[in-house]
Amino acid sequence: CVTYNTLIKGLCRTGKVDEACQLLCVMTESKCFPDIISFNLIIHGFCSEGRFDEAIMLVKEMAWTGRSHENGNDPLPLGQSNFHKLEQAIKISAEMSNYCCTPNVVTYNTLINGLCKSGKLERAYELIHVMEAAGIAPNLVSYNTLIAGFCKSNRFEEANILVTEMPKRGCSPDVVTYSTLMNGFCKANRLNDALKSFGEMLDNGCVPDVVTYTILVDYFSVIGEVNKLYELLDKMEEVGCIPNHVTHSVVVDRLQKAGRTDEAEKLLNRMTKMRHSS
RNA sequence: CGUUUUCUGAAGU
Repeated sequence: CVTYNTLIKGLCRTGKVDEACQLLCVMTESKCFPDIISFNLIIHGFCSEGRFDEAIMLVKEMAWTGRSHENGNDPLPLGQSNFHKLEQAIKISAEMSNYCCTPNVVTYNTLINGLCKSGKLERAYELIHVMEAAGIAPNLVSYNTLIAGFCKSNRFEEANILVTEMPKRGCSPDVVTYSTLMNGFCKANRLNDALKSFGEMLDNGCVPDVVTYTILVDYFSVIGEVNKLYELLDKMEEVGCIPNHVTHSVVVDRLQKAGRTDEAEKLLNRMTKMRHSS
């Protein structure tokens, strides 16, 4: 089954979701039944091709099949989607693998992420309520995904509302949450707000990581504050945070665009020293 | 350049 799922992942990643769907049927035929991971991969595939209606339809069918199996209801009537074969695969795997193909939190998070990435924030947000109604509690990833979506659209008010609401739902903001906000603010040229988020991150006991620092490195590279860059690198060294290939790439790209390749070179030397002394 | 079967944050693409 792992082998099949690896194949499905490969097909989805290369834009061959339809072939991946066929593989589900092959699986059922060979008595190796698709599991929740198989379906989540397919949903991810649909989303990355922008085929949200099909992704959502698939989730609905999964949910329905799971429920109908528990309650003895009739299956969803056929003929209202292109999924006849898929439906068969779903039903069989629902019967054979202990309902493990009913949508789980990852399923919904995958959908939310797909919708956010294409700017359909309202639909993504609705899914929070949909999943709750289905008895599945949104988790940290659900909230972080939505917050990233709102930040990308410069809708910081709504992002902040989520940040204050999520603890009430049992999800404390983590380093990803705060880094997401910081990135949004930095890209919108709002350094003060970014630093405020940074402070909140520390206050709440989160430890900044290489992504967090790279976001700041990016900002100061764009505005060409080389002194600040050295300060940041000092700080990173102090806390044992090693710049990675993205940090390097950011510095080179930004300073090169500003025509300061000499500075970029010096900074790169500084960063490679950090890698070697660790 | 992908050792890890599915979801979230940084550059490029």
